[in-house]
Amino acid sequence: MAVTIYDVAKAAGVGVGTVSRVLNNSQAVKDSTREKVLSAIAQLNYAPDPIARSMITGRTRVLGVIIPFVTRAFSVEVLRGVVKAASRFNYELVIYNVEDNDQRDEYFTQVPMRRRVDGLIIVSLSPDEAAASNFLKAGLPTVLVDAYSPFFTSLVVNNMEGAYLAVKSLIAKGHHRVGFINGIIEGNFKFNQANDRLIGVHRAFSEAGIVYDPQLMVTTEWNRAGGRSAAEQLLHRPDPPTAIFASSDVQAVGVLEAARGLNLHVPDDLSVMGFDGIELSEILELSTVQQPMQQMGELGVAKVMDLIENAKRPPELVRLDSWLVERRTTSAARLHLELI
Amino acid sequence: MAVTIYDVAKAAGVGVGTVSRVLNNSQAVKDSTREKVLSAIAQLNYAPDPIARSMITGRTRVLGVIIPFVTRAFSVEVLRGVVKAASRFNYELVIYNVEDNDQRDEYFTQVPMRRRVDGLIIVSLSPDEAAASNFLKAGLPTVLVDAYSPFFTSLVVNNMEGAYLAVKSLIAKGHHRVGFINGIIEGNFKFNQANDRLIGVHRAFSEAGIVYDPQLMVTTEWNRAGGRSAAEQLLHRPDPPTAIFASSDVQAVGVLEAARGLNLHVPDDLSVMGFDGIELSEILELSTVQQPMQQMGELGVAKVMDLIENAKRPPELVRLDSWLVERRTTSAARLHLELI
DNA sequence: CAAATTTATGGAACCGCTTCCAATTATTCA
DNA sequence: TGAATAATTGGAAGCGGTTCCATAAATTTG
Repeated sequence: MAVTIYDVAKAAGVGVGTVSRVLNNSQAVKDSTREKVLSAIAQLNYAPDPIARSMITGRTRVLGVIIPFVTRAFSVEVLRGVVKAASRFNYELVIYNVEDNDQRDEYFTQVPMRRRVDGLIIVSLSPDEAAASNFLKAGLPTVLVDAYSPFFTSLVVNNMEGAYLAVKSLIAKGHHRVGFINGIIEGNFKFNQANDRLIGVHRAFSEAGIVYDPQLMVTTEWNRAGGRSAAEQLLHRPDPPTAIFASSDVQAVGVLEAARGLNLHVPDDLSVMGFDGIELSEILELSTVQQPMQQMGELGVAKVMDLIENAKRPPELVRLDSWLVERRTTSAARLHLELI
Repeated sequence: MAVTIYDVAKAAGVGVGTVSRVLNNSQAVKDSTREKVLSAIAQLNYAPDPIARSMITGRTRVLGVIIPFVTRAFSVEVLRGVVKAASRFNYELVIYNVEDNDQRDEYFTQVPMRRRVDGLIIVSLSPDEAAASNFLKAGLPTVLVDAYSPFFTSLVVNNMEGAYLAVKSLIAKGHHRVGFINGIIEGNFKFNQANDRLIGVHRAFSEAGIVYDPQLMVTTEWNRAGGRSAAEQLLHRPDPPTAIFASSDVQAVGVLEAARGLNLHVPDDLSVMGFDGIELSEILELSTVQQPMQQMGELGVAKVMDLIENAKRPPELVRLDSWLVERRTTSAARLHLELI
């Protein structure tokens, strides 16, 4: 039915080997022959079948992305970077969307067993040792973005530093009781975003000589509802915080909603700081810790492409900077003004 | 290197045909034999190579999505639905992100020539007749979402009705000068979102017996900056509108920004209505015309799967309803109050 | 119990390409 | 000009499965 390399060979009056050679512009093919083949290809409107090609070369020119796409705004931004970069490399992209742990585990065991993709980018998820060894054994080039594993090149944002900067600025504004809404830790306990941010929070306080009240931290879902309920919990305490630092912008939006519900004015009654720097934060003029999300995606692709070209490269830990973007949801603490 | 069906056959002491049979649980295989094969598979941790499978079956179990993903919030929502549904059908998903017309045309000509995907979903883009015939000739099951072509099953929202409802409600609130920010028409001129919405706007006005001032319509990019500059243009007129209806929520956010810049209070000085109903509209409490975006994505997958199963089905035009969601950015017109 | 069926099974052929080797043709060199 | 060398080229083998056909094993049946 479809036109194959044999049809082209026949039409051009050459052997299939020759056609293949011009297709891959490999070795020397006499110019006159090349012309004949090229015109036969044009005539027949032939395109080589990528499946048959992969069959023999072992390459698919496809990159996989395992990502909690549906559930996180952050993922979308990273994916934007990945998508852009992949097309620059002329690679196709297949998405493995993770909605729950079962799905994650399924992908972690299945993907490396099939040779569907030449390389893999895993976003915001850390394979445990067993899963890691699957990828390693399969020799599948893998890069982690917003996640860490000693077995793979990992691109992480400096979460500790980001949280530190955020809280430090809040303290500088006179906020001595800062609520911290942390995200639920999934997977790898040794190295994760939530832990690191907590450490940053503590560092800022201890540096300021303030003992941090552990009651001021609430761990919750990474979403709006989580942020909202955590904020409500925090704000209903007898001694509520004057500022709340949330682990994601989306949670911070929940905080904003909670504040509105309690008739608290932001930032006069309550300062709110987010984390991520998704587009929404700009629109809402939310102060936040900005992560270079698209860049992380693009760099992830670049790293995995490099791994594909150069099979053996030791895993590498790349730390990207995050930075503070102060907008309209943070201001000096009331208390502070009163003291002056 | 990797374990093949031959290894399994040898280990189980059977022929490859038999292994293939149990893999595809086709025909009858004696239970005892099946057991042997299954245990050999488990032993060797064998998984059939999907590439080799596709080679012979012609099926890839992959769906393609051609979508302006990076550039539109709307696309992300549709994609969410697509991603969910695809995984329900146990299909992989490859994304062809379209950033400009060249890229679109490249995908339109290239994708059907390769048999990488079993089916295709095209979002917010209408292939012209030449492109359509490529898909048709290749026999590639194709479904359009938020786009229309007589050659393919198309899922569209009732844009005319949505715009009509929106403007009608604005008129009912006493807004007789309603600015309309339209999106740039790309591709198919006979049937497109922008045109339909304009018709809806006109219908609402003529029904109210008001002659619509064509100066009140501005066509611009589908993004925030476009909405903002269009709104500024509209609001700087000698007789500015008291309400603005934008063709996308993102544009509406631009309108909100413009209003803020001009110190206009929304909704007291200016009512703003968007279109789409992306999550952002809920957060900003933006009144909007809600489209069932995820549902469109899911239905798109269902339709294309159906096409894959049943090769010959005539193209079908499915119209989904959109509905008005009134939130805080729309209210009665000042003028109206004064008249009372 | 042998013949006729029915059920299981082995394995060659093939999917459309790349690759490698041997054969052919063109070039260079003495 | 003929041998040696280099540049081209044809085409078989093989990638890892599925499928189909022929054969073998198990069941039925008279």
